[in-house]
Amino acid sequence: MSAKKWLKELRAQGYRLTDARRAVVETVAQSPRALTPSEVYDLARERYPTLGLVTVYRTLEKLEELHLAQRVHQDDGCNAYLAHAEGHQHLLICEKCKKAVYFEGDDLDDFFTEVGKKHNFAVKDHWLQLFGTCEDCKYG
Amino acid sequence: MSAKKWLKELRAQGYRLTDARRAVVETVAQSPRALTPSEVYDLARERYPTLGLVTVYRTLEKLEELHLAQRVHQDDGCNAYLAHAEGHQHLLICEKCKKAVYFEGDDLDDFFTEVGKKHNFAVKDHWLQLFGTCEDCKYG
DNA sequence: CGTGATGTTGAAAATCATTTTCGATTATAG
DNA sequence: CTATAATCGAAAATGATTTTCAACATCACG
Ligand SMILES: [Mn+2]
Ligand SMILES: [Mn+2]
Ligand SMILES: [Zn+2]
Ligand SMILES: [Zn+2]
Repeated sequence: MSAKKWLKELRAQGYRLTDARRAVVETVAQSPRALTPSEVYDLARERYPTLGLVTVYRTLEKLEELHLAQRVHQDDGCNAYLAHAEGHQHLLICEKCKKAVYFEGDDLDDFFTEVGKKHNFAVKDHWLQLFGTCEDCKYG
Repeated sequence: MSAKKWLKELRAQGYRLTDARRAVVETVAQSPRALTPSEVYDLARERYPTLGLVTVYRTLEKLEELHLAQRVHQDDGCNAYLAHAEGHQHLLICEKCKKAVYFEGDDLDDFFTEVGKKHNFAVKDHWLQLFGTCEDCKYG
């Protein structure tokens, strides 16, 4: 339930708080999985029926700029947005229900640097994502 | 220079060998970096000027199905295609010139399984990509 | 080597996601 | 409360990708 924090941050950046924004922010902030603009639109309209799709795009763009949400890349698309993690974390995603969980504690930088050396690359960043099946989707 | 192998494989799957396909296949097979459909179009037209963009899309689709090429995900887009690696490998990509190199030898499955256990996930797959600067782009 | 059945082609039209434009509306500083 | 500038949603514009279709080219078979 970080919606309040997100709204406070938007306000702190000089943005106005409107019902349309609140609907989008609350929808994304409390979703257990990454949502596409169109999914956000459908869900947020349950809270605020006159919301326009354009405002969804505009709000997601701002949330991304402020690092409150991030875009998630998956085999079936790369335009779904998820609440951003604190600090350096990676994603574990259920292939069935798409539930996303962050994890930390990977200590692989030495390995990555070593791989870089072999190919004469200076490694600066990495992406790591795990895919599997969550508890709820274990069967069926 | 795996273009010949790719063409042989296309033929083996019952597809006909045309000049348009050859131009696309050769372009992607010998590129040191992932190419978007539009980039493939521009490059392949140097070999076969009447090539249509539609054929580029159709050929890339087939190369992906046959696992000869794969789509590469990057911050600036996820529709660039690269020659697929043999077996299980991961990518190391130069952020400046986009040169892509495969590496193997990561032995992280135990760690991934452990992460999964903590969150009650059965981990089945993972994505790992490294980003940095290649030798040629070290300065400037 | 023909040759015909069938796969393939590129242009144009259709579709789909995203962005831009714009006049009306609304949040908020003062 | 009021004035002003930000924000809104509808509609139009854009850009990427897919579909349609009639002409064409490949290649199995004779
Ligand atoms: Mn990490
Ligand atoms: Mn691996
Ligand atoms: Zn699940
Ligand atoms: Zn480089």
